[in-house]
Amino acid sequence: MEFDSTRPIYLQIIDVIKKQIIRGELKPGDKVLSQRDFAEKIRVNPNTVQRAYKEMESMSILETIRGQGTFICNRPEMLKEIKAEMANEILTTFISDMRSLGFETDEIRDIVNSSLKGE
Amino acid sequence: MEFDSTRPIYLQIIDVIKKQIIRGELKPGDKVLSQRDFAEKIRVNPNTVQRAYKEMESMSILETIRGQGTFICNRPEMLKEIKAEMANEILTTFISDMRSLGFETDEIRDIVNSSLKGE
Amino acid sequence: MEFDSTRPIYLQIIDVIKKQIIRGELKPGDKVLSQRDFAEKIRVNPNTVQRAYKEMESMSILETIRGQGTFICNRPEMLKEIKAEMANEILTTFISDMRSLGFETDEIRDIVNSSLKGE
Amino acid sequence: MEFDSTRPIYLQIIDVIKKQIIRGELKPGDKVLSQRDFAEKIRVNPNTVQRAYKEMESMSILETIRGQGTFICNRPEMLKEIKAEMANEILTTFISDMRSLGFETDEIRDIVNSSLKGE
DNA sequence: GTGGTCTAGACCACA
DNA sequence: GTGGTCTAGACCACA
Repeated sequence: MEFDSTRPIYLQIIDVIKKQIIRGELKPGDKVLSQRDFAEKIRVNPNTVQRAYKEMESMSILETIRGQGTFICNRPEMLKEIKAEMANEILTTFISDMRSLGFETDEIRDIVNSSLKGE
Repeated sequence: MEFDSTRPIYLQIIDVIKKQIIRGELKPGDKVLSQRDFAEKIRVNPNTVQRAYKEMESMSILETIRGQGTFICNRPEMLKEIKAEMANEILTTFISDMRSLGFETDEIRDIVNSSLKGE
Repeated sequence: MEFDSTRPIYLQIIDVIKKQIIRGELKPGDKVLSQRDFAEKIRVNPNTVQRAYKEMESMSILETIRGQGTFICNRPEMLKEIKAEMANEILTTFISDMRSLGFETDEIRDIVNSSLKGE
Repeated sequence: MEFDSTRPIYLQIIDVIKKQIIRGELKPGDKVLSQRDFAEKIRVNPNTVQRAYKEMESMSILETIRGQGTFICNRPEMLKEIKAEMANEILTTFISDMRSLGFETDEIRDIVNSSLKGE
């Protein structure tokens, strides 16, 4: 796996897993790779994977059973929450990028609306 | 300078210069650093800078006068063009990111509009 | 500082700081030692201190300002919350210790009440 | 076996044996491990075991018969005594911990009573 | 100087 | 085999 050097790896790992959940490649209850195996697969230190897993535990996306492994939480609202969260991040980035080019709120709205009209 | 390892550096250099033009840090007619000096400053290979400069020449953003150096073009519409171009890139990224999360055109529009409403 | 080898050091660091807050030795707004300085003082690795600090950030006990340091949060309810938390831990330990000796709920209550009567 | 580095090991050994008696894992009249064997099993110096055994002899919990070994005393009140002793230790620790948090006698009583009410 | 991220790797607890 | 804790130490970002 290739990482963007401008963002912490553990945050990128979180995004990867979130996306897999959204796409249904990982389902509630599924076991994820062990810290060691995942670390080996993506060529990072196990501590970095652990950090990502811990962070996701605190978001109630993953849950860990000691000695057994780490699993996708089984909460019905989870998928919706993750989508909303990620959408919000993407939106925030978009708006701040546009503003940094000097666009005002109305202009941003118009650009988006006219761009989506034809589709 | 820090580069995102997932995109070619010359494209990132182009973006940096475009942004400086938009922000007025570089004005039409200004001389830019020589390829050699710029390369040294941002610690990249001079060939990489050359590629970025060439690309921008073909976009009529830079022009090189032999024996004198490289300058920001003095075209009245340039700034507007650059803004539109960059806005388009940002918008395209935004829409494709949202679609990859499973959002439909209507949903994207609604999310943007409601997010910009309060501001 | 001396640590009890049966509990993770970072948890013991958390307890130490909580107690200092309860005793008023650390007041809301106070700067705590830097990760490095504290680590050196108590002879542990800076990462271990960082872990304790992070954990306390997530409890809203500490807050970190990058490049400046780490500070005790300035929340009016904080002291009360910490006391309640620690009291609860102590109480839980007490009750489970008593139960492991074979005491029933009523017996525990009686023992406590009669012990506190004379004081 | 794991020891808490903040308390003398011989006291911790005493606690372990007392608990085994309370739980019925060791019965009056049972032979306990020889000092040498016990020391080897829990990886401590034989002198440490000796000190624990001596202490328990003086409490009439163990008795040593020369040439035969060391045995759990066969006194009917022993189990009760041990439970009372240990309960007292636990209680004392609890009350002093609560006081060090700033709780008054009445508060401690209330906290315990209300905590045990629901159970 | 301060915190943030990451690696390499040791050793432990739980099952 | 799995996660949990910890050390030693590198290098970076922010101020």
